[in-house]
Amino acid sequence: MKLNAAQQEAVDTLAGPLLVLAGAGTGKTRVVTHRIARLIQSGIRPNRILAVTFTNKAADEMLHRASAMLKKRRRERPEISTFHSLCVRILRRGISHLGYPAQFAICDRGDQESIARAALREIKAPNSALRPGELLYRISRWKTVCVSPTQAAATAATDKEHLASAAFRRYQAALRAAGAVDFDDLLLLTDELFRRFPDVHQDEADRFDHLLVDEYQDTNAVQYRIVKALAGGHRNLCVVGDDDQSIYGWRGAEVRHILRFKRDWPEAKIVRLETNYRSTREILDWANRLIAFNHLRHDKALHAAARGEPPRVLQLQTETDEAEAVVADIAARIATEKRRPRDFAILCRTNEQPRAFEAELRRAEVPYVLLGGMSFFDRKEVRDVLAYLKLLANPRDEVSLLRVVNTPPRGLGPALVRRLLEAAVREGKPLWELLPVADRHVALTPAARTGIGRLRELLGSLAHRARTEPPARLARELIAEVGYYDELVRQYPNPEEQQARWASVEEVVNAIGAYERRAKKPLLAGFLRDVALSGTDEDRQKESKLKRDAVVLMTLHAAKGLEFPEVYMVGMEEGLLPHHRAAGEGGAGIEEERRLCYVGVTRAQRRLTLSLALTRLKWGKPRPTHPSRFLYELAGQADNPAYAVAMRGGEPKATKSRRPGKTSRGKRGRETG
DNA sequence: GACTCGAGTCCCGCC
DNA sequence: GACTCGAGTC
Repeated sequence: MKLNAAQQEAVDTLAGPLLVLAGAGTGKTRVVTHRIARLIQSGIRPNRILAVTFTNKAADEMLHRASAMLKKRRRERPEISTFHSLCVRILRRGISHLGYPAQFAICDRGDQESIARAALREIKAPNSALRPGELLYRISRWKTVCVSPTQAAATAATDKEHLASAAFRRYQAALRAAGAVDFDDLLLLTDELFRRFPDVHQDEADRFDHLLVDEYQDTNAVQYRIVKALAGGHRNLCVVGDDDQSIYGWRGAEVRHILRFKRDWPEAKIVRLETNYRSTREILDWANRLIAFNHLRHDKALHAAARGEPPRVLQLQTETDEAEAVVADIAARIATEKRRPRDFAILCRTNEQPRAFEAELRRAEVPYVLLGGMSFFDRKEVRDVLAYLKLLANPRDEVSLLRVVNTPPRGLGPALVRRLLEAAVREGKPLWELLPVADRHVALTPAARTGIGRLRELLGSLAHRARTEPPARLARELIAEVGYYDELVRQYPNPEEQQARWASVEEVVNAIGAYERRAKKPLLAGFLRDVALSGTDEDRQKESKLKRDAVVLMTLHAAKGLEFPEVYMVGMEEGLLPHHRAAGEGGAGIEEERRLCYVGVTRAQRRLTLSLALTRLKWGKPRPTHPSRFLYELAGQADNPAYAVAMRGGEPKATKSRRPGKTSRGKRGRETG
């Protein structure tokens, strides 16, 4: 298929700043890949092109498509990576300027939580005053706008902010002490490196002549600065995005970067892609109507060619009924309309919603894949094993040490560990260095003394080998020496659970094996960094399992960038979409939820079904729900009195009449247009 | 120090 | 309903 005029223009504008405003389904990916190919055809060397995306999924996809277009085998390739991998590459060379070890570790979400918890304990914050999750959220917000702990403390107004800023200081100190960085630091430190060391900056900026940024509406303040720093010289910057699909405000993304592109790059050309090749006109009508309720946006509307049937709304009694109805619907279509399971996606707002659908899909024997959610790396046993491995790579990693120091039990209970930690703080030494002389600081029981001795001996000898030997064998030895299998048996009486958990442990070893086969010089540290950034091959294969013939179950956030012939958006209720937490953030929060809804609707190619349950289990009890305000906006029923009720979050509860499409209360619900 | 039990809370989305 | 936390017991 030929490119349309707007797409062609975006592909052909090779020099200077370019903003491609690409609505949903307008062929953005095609434009990006054609553009990369065109640059190379025009004589630009591939390795002078840098393309940055936000997710591994997007990077993999772009790389795949670009190499398919460049049929001739070439030695050189464009660099296509996520912001985070790009920063890791830059930091690996320059981070020592900032006082971090060149072999810095990257903390994942679990590590962050442990550090946050420890920081809160250190400042003796009452437990209820500030939870680790909220602290991390605040820290991340500060970091994305480059606020230091000192600045945070200076501007803190409420008690909570004071607590949080104090904990932020500890948190950052703990990271630094362990020679580790979190995800926000990757970006922040790169920015700092560029600012403080102009030669490092220049060196990096000189590597490329063309920079392409995908999903530009999702850039946060730091990413924005990195982009500017990299493209400021050659000014060949192409950014692609859609302000209506900005759904990452909660992690610092600022729509205004895309809205103000022309101000930053005055000579910029703007190309709008508004012809939608994905969805039917009926689906787009709903999408356009919905998004028009937002104020902060480039005014635009998508045009479609194809005709289809109007979207449907299914209303069920409970969330179990909802799952049953949706799965029955899918199963029927597969059976009678010759659809493939892979044609269907079920999109949810939260990670908890898929449970009911999983159970139902299994029962109906419909193949499915669950994307996102509880990752392999969130499992306790996986975290334990990884903590041991991290400790091998970096004995200063206190988070990991604390995690495994008494797993399996070695007579080092919480009280003893606390005293050891206090001693370490007094001495200004990492805990690891204190262990050999622990006796001098605290009274150890004989069991604790042997425990410490064995742990040190084991880790000490393996850590030495970890610097030169391939890691899979080391990991196997470590797990055996620690007696982790026995520990699983001890902890979980149920043999099935033991086996399941042991399988996860073996999975970690397999992942290391896969890494060994892939890496040029496989070392433990390299494996750990890979894992922190992008998960294992298993994880990535799960992405490619999108191609497997299975119904896809995932969150709306995870669905961005994908498309499916048939989409089911479930849980269309006030409190869920829009989420009740968003309502507290004022108008901007609701507008982001509306964009999220828009993203969901525009994933559908041929058929869209929205569903809701009249009651939903919350905190163990079924509670009445109210239809999402977005249903009324989508269906053009904003004059419905029930809409005003929805806008107030469903109050008063007594108003149970007039739901969109006025359905009967039949268990199977009823289709409406 | 390890385990059990009851009270209290309610972590949205992710690289 | 699921989970964490703290108090109480062996």
